[in-house]
Amino acid sequence: MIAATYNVNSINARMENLACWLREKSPDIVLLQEIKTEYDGFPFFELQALGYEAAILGQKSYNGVAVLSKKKIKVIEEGLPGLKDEQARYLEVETEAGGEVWRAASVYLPNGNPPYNHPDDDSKYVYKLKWMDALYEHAKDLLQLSRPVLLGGDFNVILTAEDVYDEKAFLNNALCREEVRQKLTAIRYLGFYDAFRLLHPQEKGYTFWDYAGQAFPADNGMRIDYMMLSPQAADRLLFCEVDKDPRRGVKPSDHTPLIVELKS
DNA sequence: ATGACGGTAGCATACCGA
Repeated sequence: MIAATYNVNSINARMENLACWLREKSPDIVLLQEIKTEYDGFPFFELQALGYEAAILGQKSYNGVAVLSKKKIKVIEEGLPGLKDEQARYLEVETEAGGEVWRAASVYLPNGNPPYNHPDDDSKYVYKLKWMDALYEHAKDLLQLSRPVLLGGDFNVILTAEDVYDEKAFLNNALCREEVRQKLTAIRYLGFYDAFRLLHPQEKGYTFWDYAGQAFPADNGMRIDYMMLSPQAADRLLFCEVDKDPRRGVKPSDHTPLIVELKS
C-alpha cells in the first residue's frame, strides 16, 4: 500500500496539481496539511470523482488538515487529545489499505517563528512547544495500539544540519532550535521511526523550498515533512521517497509530497 | 535584518508562512 503526506498550501489553489498527482501516483492514503478552507469550501466531489473519500478538520484562511483514502474513513480524533486548540492542525483516522486497517494522523505542527513586525513576540514559539508536548503525550498512547500507525505531516522541525541548505542561517530559527529538535527526537525515542531516514541515512530529502529567491532551482530546501511510523508500520516499510515532480510543475505548493510504500 | 513570493480575506492592504 502507498501512503503520502503533502502540505498543499491551500487545497483549492492546488486542486489541478493535486488531481494530476493523485492520478499519477494513485496513493491509498494521503495526509494533507494547510488545506486553508472549512468544510463548505472543500472539494469533496472532485476528490470523490478521483476515487477518494475525505475526512477534514477545516479552518478558514489558515491551517486545516485532511486525510484522503480510497476506502471508507473513520474519524478518531479532531484535534490533539489533551490540548485546547483554536487552530485546525491534527486529524486522526482509521482507514483500510492493502487489506489492513491503519491508524493515520495528519499533523500540521506550528511554525513558531514571531511575526515579522513583532520580532520579540514569543507567543507563537510558546504555542509550538506546548503543541509538541501534547503530541509527545499522545504519541505514547498511539504506540499502545496493536494497529500499525502513520504519524505524518508538516512537523516544522529541521532535525539536523543535513536537513537544511544553510544551518548557520537558521540556528536561531524556531524550526531549528535545540529545544524543538529535542522534542521531536523524544517522540522518535518513544518508538516512532522517521521513514525517510530509515531508508536514506545520508540523502538530503528536502520537502520544502521557499517560493522566493529561486530557492527550488538553487536547491535551498529543508526537510520538515515527515512520515513517522510505529514499529508495526516500520517493519513493513519497503520504500520512501520525496516526490519532487509536483514542486517542478505549474503553480506548485512550496512543499512537495513524501511517499512511502508499506507491505501489507 | 530584510524582503522575496504566494495564499486568503475582501477590495487595499494586512496577516501568515519557514
